[in-house]
Amino acid sequence: MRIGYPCVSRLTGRTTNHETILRAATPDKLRALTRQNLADLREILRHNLAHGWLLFRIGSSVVPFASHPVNTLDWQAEFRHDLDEIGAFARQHDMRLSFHPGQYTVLNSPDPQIVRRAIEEITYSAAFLDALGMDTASKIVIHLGGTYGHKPAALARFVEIVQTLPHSLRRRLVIENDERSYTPADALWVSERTGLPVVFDNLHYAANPGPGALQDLLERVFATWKAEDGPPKVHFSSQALDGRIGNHADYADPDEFREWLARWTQLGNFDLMLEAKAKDEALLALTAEHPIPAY
DNA sequence: AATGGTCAAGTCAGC
DNA sequence: GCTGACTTGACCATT
Repeated sequence: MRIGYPCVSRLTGRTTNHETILRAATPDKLRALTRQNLADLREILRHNLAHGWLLFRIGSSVVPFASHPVNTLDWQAEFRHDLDEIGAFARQHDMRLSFHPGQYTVLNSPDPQIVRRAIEEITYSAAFLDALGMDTASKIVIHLGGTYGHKPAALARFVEIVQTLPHSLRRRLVIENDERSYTPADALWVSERTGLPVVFDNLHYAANPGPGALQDLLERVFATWKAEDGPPKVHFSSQALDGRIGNHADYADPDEFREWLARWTQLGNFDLMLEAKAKDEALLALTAEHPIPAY
């Protein structure tokens, strides 16, 4: 079992999300930010290795505005040396990397321009993982998008669009249940028709469980991961007690963690992304106080 | 240096 | 139809 956290290391003060705003985005600024992000990514991976954390989500801004016309850099060529080095390091230590584009990346929108921009964002994310030389266990996690008042049609549209994507993108994509629209059962429905693996998120499940018995859903979710996809991935987080439903707590609740860990471990090997606001501080607290058997 | 406002993009609820 | 929430940090402008 590999374990990790997203984008920002609080312990080292490093982040892969240095960015700028559009009107300040010059080639020089974009170049400098990319350089900084890659330097931080390199150091974060070293720091992670020292802790035995082999899973990491790269921030979508690692190359700021990469999928926007304002960014005209040939970043793959310009940073080839850094990308090679980071990729070699990650592969040498059997790390698994990922991207998780945000709420604006919507593949099933009825608006073709929105779909086009979503595909561009996914294309860039895949190109970055390709540039690192990562195999297809390194994934791009997306949600299923909007419902537009009619979920069946919106889900069908998602399937249709995925089927038009080139293999180079499809092989990287995985889908995740969300906290208000699409349940694990919906994601499984899409998976059956597209072959995309499903990431199970416990907090989203709590907010939006949908139909199906948990045990059966988990078995079916884990079965969506084929050999070339790597072990199943899950997202774990606890509810922020002072926040709205679905907000991530600063730290993981250890009892809840043990409960889910037992459930998942029963089903076989898997990798776990801890989505806590305290990032690697939360991971350190969790693993220090509650040693994980298979970890 | 500190502080408060702003930020590519989409969807949805509430008015 | 329009506005703000969502979530989040990091940057940017102003002081």
